[in-house]
Parts: sequence; C-alpha cells; structure tokens
Amino acid sequence: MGTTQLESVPEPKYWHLKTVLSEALDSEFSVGEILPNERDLAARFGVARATLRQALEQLELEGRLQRRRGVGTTVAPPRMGVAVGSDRQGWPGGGDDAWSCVDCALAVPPAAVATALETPREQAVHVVRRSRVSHGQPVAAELLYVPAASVPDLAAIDTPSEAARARAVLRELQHLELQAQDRAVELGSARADDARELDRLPGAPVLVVTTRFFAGGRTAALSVATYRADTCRLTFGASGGVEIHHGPEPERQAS
Amino acid sequence: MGTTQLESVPEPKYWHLKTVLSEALDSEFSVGEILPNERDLAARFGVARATLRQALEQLELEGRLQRRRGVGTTVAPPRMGVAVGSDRQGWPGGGDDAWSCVDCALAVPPAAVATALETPREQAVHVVRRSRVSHGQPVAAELLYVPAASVPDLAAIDTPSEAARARAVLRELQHLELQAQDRAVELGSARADDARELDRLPGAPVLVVTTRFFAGGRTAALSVATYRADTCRLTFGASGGVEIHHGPEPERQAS
DNA sequence: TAGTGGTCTAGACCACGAG
DNA sequence: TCGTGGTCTAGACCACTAG
Repeated sequence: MGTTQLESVPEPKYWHLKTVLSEALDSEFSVGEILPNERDLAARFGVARATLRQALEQLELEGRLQRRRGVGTTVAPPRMGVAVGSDRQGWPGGGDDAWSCVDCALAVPPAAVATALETPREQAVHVVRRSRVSHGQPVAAELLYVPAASVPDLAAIDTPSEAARARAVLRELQHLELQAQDRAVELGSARADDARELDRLPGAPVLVVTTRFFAGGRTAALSVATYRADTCRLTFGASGGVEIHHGPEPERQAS
Repeated sequence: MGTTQLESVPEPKYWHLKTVLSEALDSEFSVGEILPNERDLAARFGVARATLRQALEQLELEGRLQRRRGVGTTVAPPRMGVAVGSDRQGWPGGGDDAWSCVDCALAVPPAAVATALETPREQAVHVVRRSRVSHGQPVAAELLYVPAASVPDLAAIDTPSEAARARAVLRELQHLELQAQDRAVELGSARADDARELDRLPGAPVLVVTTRFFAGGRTAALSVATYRADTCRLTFGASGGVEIHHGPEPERQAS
C-alpha cells in the first residue's frame, strides 16, 4: 500500500547532531568559547559519547571546532587565508616568502620523490626543513628536496648551524634560472614529525602542496609542504581572500 | 636513575595498524583487489572492529582504500591529477573546460556567497550546477553563482531545458571582460546533494575550490567546486602531474 | 538471502593539561 | 589531583549490494 516515499531514509544521528550543533555554534556561541565536555553533551542529546564524537569530528574537520586533550573543545575562528601562489614564480627563500628555515640534512628521499627528481634510488639529497607561521601559530611544515647537482658550489661552504646551512642551500638555488614550476594539492594525514611541528596529533588532516621547480631542463627541487587543513584556506592569486563559508543549502526555486 | 626515555609513549593501536596495513598494501595487494572483510581483519589483528575501522578510515582518507557498503573494501588506484588552474584565466564554460552543465535555477545564495558577490541579502541569483567527470567517474560538483546584473541580456532567451539555460548563462558571461580571478582551496565535507552526485556518503571529505571572477570592477561570478578528496589530486600549472606519494619518512643522517 | 560496510551503544582505561 | 579529550572493547542492529 501507500509506500509514499516519504522520508523512508532515517538520517544518521551523528549527521543530524552535527547540523544541530552547527546551528548552535552560529547563534549561541562566539569564537574561543568553550563547549560543555563530551560526556555532558552526549547526555544532553541522549546519545552515546561515540556518536557525539562523530559529530564533533566532522565539525573539527570543517574548521568549526578545535579540540585539545586535557583542555576542552572550543569554537574555532574562521579559517585564515594562507597565500600559496601569490609570487607568480620564484625559488623558495627568495624575497621573504613567509617561511623560516629549521634545519638541513642529507637523506635518501622516498621513492616517489626520487622519481620526480629523476635521481637514482638510494642517492641522498639535501633535505631542507622549513616552517611557516601565520597569525602567531604554526600552519605548515615543509620538506624541500634539493639534489646535490642543483647546488654544485655548496660543498665549499662552512656554516655554523643547521638553519644557516639550510639558508645556504636556498641561496645557491637562487643562482639557477627558474624555467617553470608546477603545483598540486591533495588531502593527506600528518606524519608524526609534521604533527609535532603543527601542534596536532598524528593523523590530523593536512593539505599537501607539492611544488616542482624546473631549471636547466631538470627538476631542480621539489617541495612538499603540509598545511593544517583545519585552520587554513589556501589562496592562489592576488588577495588574501574574502571569507567564504558553507552555509545551509540555498532555497532553490524554478527560474 | 635510568628513566631511560625509551618508548614511554605507546603508539595507538590504530596507528600501528594503519602502518602495517599500508605496508601490506604496497607489497601484497594490487589495485582493485578486495581486502578481507572488517570482522575477519579485526580478528586477524586481535583488535575490536571499531579500532580496525579507525585505521581503514585513515587509509581511505589518504586515497589508499575505497570502501563501499554491501560490497567490500578494495585497493584504490593512485589519485588522478585533475587540472584546476591550467587555463591561465578564463570564464567557466569557455573552450571546453571539462565541465558539463546539469541545470540552472534562481536561488537565494548562502550569506557568505552574497557577501562575496556584493549582492543584497535575500536577492536571488542564477545558480548553475555543473559536474565534472574524469577517467569515467564523477570527480567534482560545482555551484556557479551569477548575479542577474552580470548577464543582463539573459531574460530575452527562451530555452528548452535546464541544461540549455545553464549554457545560456555561461555564454552570456563570455561577453564580459574578465579582469582577474582568485582561487582558494580548503577542506570540507560533502553536503547531501554533492555526496549523491559524487557517489559518496554525506560527510565524505572534499576539497572545496572557490573561484571569484572579477569584471567591470565587481565580482561577476563565484564558483564553488567540491572535488572528491579521496580520488583527486588538484594540479595547478602546466602538466597533468607526475605521481607523488608519501612514503615512509626518509632516513635522515647528519650532513 | 547472505554478506558487506555504516551506525550506535555503554561501558572502560589512558594521556595530557591545568590548578 | 582532577577533568578533559583520545583510545579501545564487545557487542547490536541497520542499509545496501549481489547472487
């Protein structure tokens, strides 16, 4: 009989919960405010804590919440715009590009990196670590892979600190003529060391920006930068960006 | 006393599990292969199913696995490179840009969109829906918001279908002189309608690409495109992209 | 109908941060 | 020391797909 195709699909509890919480965040909370703890919230909504957590995880993924163990759950500020493509072209480290050098080492890169660099397997390359801070908090960690062939004059340099050696590598790069560069963005999860640097737990969602730098007909350097996905909106182009958030779906009506 | 700082931090089980599974995927499985079901896997590793699922979720987030209800868990192919910034500048719909129109409606946009368009609240704009298919599967869904002021001559047009009206809006846009454009990428989760179109469950992770088109000193159009984060790597620049995957951390050694 | 992944529960213990 | 979020368990039932 009348299987009237009315809402025969029950919405998952955590999904509905997320919607309710999202609306509450908009109307009843302000940035930085601390939410009730998970056990209280779960009780208040009459669900198990795991279910409540599923909703919170989604909201954190969307950058609406920030959770810290031992502290609590707070309302996150809008994501900050982080310029990734503002310099039309340019070597890393050229003309203050918002990054600061951490250290430098010789290391055998992952196989995929070696492939991109067209470098023999098991051959060590310079690995420059840099970090990027915006609005007072760390937003990105970068590994910059530079084959020794790209910085031939580096051996003569004697530097006092790790960071200084990193800067020396970058300085050498500027001498090459940059022919082209190439960017890709994908979703990843933070490795243990990146997580530490980004002040997040391992596995936290990150946006991985891979940049290839071409010079002398080769890939002269490869940058793998991991940005905190919860707090960052990567911007390409001139402006720092106007806030664009997803609200509820628009009321669609025939035109 | 010898508090020898040896592994005092027990690695979470799901994290270790993820590592083990990841290595197994590299060495013992090939693309498309079906993994044992979750209950068997959990038993095999001696953990609860929820713990095993936590590891699988991470691997799916990284694009290594694909899970489908009622079917099983399969090994995902490497992410496909999807060109987002290849056309230097250009209106949507100009010179085949890999998108196909779905329909068009007049709707009141979300508040944030209205702000970006510098349009009065509650004022309806054209909303063009487009979808993008790559390698035979849907990879992105787009909502393109076009204020009526940007396409003044549209009213005279009488079109037979929704898709045709969408194309008419795009055609009108080409007449404007594009002064600049502006992109941002951030992490989001699929709304119910996007999820349906992308063949995913609601809440699935997506990369949201927001593009603003400037003409005549105003924001003439705003595109919000949501890409499947599990299967796509967004590329900016000339090439379709060489595969860059994250392997294990490199062996770092003093230089 | 059988088997899969998706959701949900009601507990337990642990690691961390602040007072 | 106490309260927080993070991890983990051992179940249960549901929604979907395929044969």
